[in-house]
Amino acid sequence: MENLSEDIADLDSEIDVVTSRMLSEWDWKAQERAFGKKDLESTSPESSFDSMCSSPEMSSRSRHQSFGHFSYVPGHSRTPSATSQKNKPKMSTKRRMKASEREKMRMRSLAEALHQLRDYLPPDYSKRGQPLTKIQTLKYTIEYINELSDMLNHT
DNA sequence: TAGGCCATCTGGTCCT
DNA sequence: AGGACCAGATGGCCTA
Repeated sequence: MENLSEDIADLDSEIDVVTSRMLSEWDWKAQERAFGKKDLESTSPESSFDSMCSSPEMSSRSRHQSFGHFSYVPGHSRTPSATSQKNKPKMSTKRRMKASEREKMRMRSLAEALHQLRDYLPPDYSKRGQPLTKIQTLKYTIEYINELSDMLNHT
């Protein structure tokens, strides 16, 4: 029981380390471990060709509906009025692709951090032996930390 | 087959 | 100007 506070401190610092590491650097080796070669290929800088295949010009245009001369990206309900959009110059294709790559990396590091966080939860949390979803991971983590805090407070 | 989860793309907004 | 973050949409995969 006395180890509890150490455990919490450990967990805390580990989470810190993990998140800061994931956010500050992009370790391709780790990526290979986490996502496998196929994904890696698709994320290496040169392979931004993959993202090209899945990028605005190549795939997204085919994946998302394309209506004639303009590309309709459904669901941009937040898009302001047509007038205000007219005033705003569109991002260049090159810049858009770069932004997409960054966003992809960002979301992957987030997913990786969640995977690692999942490892700190006791196995009881994953019922039926299925891996926890992202949301479950976050919710159970909160639950777990609360439990640990309660235990600490009652010692 | 429907529904859940996930990865990805994208435009908007805020910040440096 | 460009990067980071956010939220909506879409399509693929998987499971009940």
